[in-house]
Amino acid sequence: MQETDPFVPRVPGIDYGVLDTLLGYAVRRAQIRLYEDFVASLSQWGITPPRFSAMVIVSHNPGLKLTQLAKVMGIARSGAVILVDALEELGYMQRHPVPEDRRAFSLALTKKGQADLAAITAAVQLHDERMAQSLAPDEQSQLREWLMLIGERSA
Amino acid sequence: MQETDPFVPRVPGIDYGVLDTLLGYAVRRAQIRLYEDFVASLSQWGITPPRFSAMVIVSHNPGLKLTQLAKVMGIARSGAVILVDALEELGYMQRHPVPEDRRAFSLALTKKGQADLAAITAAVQLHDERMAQSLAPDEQSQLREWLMLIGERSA
DNA sequence: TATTGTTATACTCTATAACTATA
DNA sequence: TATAGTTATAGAGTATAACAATA
Repeated sequence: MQETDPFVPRVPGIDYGVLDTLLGYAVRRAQIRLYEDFVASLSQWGITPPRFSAMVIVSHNPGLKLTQLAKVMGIARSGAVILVDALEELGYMQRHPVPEDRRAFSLALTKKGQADLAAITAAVQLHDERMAQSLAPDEQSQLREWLMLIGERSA
Repeated sequence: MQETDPFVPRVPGIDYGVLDTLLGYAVRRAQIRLYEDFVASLSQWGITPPRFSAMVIVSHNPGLKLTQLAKVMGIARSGAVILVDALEELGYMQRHPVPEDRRAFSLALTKKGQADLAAITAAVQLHDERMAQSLAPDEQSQLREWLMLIGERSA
């Protein structure tokens, strides 16, 4: 028997109380679905959302160093080490010495990383469009815009 | 030195590439901010989002059993055990024997759990409103509605 | 046989703190 | 002193699998 069935967002007969009125709960539920579908859609490449973000950011910002990647992604340096380790093991990313600073490494995608990122990005876009397809295109933009506002709010 | 500064959603000079066009990335960023602020706002009670959800669901659905809670929350039974253990340790929840089924326990909030849930809910609502306050009330409802649609999409 | 709760174990993602080598 | 990367360790939160008690 499969222990964990797909998430049922509303179980009949259950009263969700205040949860139904909270923005945070709606975002959390959407995120669970999006994460599930992302991982399933990308399983053949071993790519998770943070790994995808790291690949895209490194590919668009050549020479980025590990500490900068951590800052951009909002994670600790130790987390960035683990993330880069995983992407190196997958053959997608490499550390290169920086001549001007022998403590530092600049990050870059490998050839394989560059090639696969194209296919991976296409798969991510397909997944993302599939998840958003119950909304009209202008609604999708509005939704993204509002979410950015929330995400950028300072505390 | 504090290792992890608050998340900076857009670091100047960084190209985020395709990430800026993805609904999934916008949801993820909003979720990070919401989670950070939730935990900070609720720290005095030791309450995290899943713990809050469990308390609300149990309080509105008296007699709920552990397996049902797991189903409603979309987690494995083993996860529900850990969640209920934590809420029992905090003095908020209790397992009660079910006479008709000696394998099962029905879950209920303690007196302290019921009392604190009122204050906790008020704090959660304050937090939620603070996070949403850059949007007009009708925009907030529209946002919640669209997110529910995403969250309820089957794969 | 099937289900309920539990335990054992492991994986991902995150954190803090201390270390090393450089700057 | 301060910074870049690393390692060690820990804690949520999740999973799967196997178990005992009960249905």
